[in-house]
Amino acid sequence: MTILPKKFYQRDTVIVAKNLLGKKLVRRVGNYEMSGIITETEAYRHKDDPASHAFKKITDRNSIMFGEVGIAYVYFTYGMHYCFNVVAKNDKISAGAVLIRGINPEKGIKRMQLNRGRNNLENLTNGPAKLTQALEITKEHYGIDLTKKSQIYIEEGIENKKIKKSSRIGIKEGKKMLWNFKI
DNA sequence: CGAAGGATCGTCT
DNA sequence: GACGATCCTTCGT
Repeated sequence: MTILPKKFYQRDTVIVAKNLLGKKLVRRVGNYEMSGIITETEAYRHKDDPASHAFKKITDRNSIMFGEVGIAYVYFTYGMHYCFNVVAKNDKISAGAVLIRGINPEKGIKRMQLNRGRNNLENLTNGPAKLTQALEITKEHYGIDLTKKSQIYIEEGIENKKIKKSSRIGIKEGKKMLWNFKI
């Protein structure tokens, strides 16, 4: 399997969000490997996107969205959850990231069930905070390079089927933009 | 089934 | 000092 190169992420954030569907997210803990097919994503951009963390200005937390593409942006929310994003943008904007909202578990399901404390396959990784919990992704992974074969990376997956677009979840502004994508 | 509320803390104002 | 790119349980119909 080929790992997606930097070039993949050097495009319009919305395009990258769409193209990440069907790709395979791999998480290695020591020798143990967990993986799944990405089924839902959301694009967050910059000045044109009031729902984005990067909309107002650069801060300690969001600064990574202004940097190199293909890097993980992990943030903590609601006092108990982590969300996993990939920095992606073209030259026209200076910040952008794609939120990974759901995957279809393939390898390492047993460990994911253990991490989540439930066995129901449906509810294992079908939400942004659920998949970080299942894959043991935390703040420690803030800033790691997803184009290198390390703890977390993304590689080629399956053919894209039909993509459904809709409004992004849980935001107040920018609802008109249909930047939520799923298979 | 759906609606409501609790958990819980880093980040920005 | 307020609140969130959420999830899960509980309660009511």
